[in-house]
Amino acid sequence: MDRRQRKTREAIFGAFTRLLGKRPYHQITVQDIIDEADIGRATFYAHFETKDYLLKELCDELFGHIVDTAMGLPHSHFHYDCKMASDSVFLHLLRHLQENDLNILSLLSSQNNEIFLQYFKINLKKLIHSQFAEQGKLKERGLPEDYLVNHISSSFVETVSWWIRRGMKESPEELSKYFEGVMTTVI
Amino acid sequence: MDRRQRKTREAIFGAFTRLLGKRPYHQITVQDIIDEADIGRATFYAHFETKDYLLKELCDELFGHIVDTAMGLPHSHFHYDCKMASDSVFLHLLRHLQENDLNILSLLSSQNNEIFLQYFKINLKKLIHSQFAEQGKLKERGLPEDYLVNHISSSFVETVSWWIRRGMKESPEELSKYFEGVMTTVI
DNA sequence: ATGTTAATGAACACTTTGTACGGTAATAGT
DNA sequence: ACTATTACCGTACAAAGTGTTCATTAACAT
Repeated sequence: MDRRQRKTREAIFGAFTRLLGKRPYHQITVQDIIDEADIGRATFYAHFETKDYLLKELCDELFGHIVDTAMGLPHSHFHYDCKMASDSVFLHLLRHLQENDLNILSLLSSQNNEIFLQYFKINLKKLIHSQFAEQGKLKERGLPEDYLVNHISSSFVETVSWWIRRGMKESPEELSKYFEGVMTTVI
Repeated sequence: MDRRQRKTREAIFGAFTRLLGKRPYHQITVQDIIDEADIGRATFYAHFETKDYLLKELCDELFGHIVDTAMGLPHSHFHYDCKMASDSVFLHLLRHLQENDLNILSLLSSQNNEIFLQYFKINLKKLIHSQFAEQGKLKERGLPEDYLVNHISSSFVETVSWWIRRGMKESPEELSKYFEGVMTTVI
């Protein structure tokens, strides 16, 4: 890929991310991004059709990555003593967020968290499905499988959102316990 | 209140609601609303400062009402045989949605559901808090109270969202069972 | 060295926004 | 019924943003 293209693309992503930290998405104009990235008007439109596509591509990069790192993990199992056999996917994700993905964390803590939590959830569903669906566990209660996958995914995302909203006081381990606390009957 | 004011206010709400059914919120312009409501430009701004305030006032009316009808209900109790003592608040809300609030349902099924689910959740939290907080139940597991209130509220809203997304095939009673199925350890 | 591709900057018509104004008609209070 | 008030209308306005075009310049790959 052409170095020039790569550079402007990164300039746009950078400018966009910086602006997202300052004010809500819907009141960021293409003009703002152009000014902040210091590029020509036509250049922006050569890279992204609209502001929304820019957002989508940014999220695909960010969340695609974090979910991929968890995709290969051994599946979590629920034991009758209420402990996970090994560190759960969830704990893994939380640790990864806190240690590696400060970029994502800042977006999730911004005024635009709702947007990014949505993207997070979408990617999480795939992960949850691959982790739990094949185990018979999910069907035991006579509940539709995709209802449960949806419930687990959104509950986790909500947990992370709650955690960030309150200032991330808890350690990943503590927070993971909270989540298990409300999930044990399901998983 | 002046009849003229009331009429234009309703005209604006009506136009806005109709437009929300057609396309996403963020690509509805004030101009669109003015045209659809067939009112003067200045008139709109005499009533609402911005499009966002219009949205807020609409949601306050809609969700304030539905939550109020549930506010006075007797509190739900969880029994050891996994049944609610009486019809739960949740079942009540679902019935009310299906029977009386078709207006809300159409907004929740629109492309803009995320926005309205947010407002729904905010109002629901107050309700959940008043229903369950005073019972000692919520603190038993060593989990923060507002974490649980948040978890219950968002899970219910997610349940409704899932229900609508899939075409509302289940009856309020069935759906309520689903919800109880993932909630029983918490409530 | 050369042909290709990207970025530039300026210009374009167009839409939206929020505010202002005098004129007109419905309304509420007495 | 009369009057003062208030809301709406229509039009106009400057300001800002949008998406596209085009000729020019510079960086790139081979």
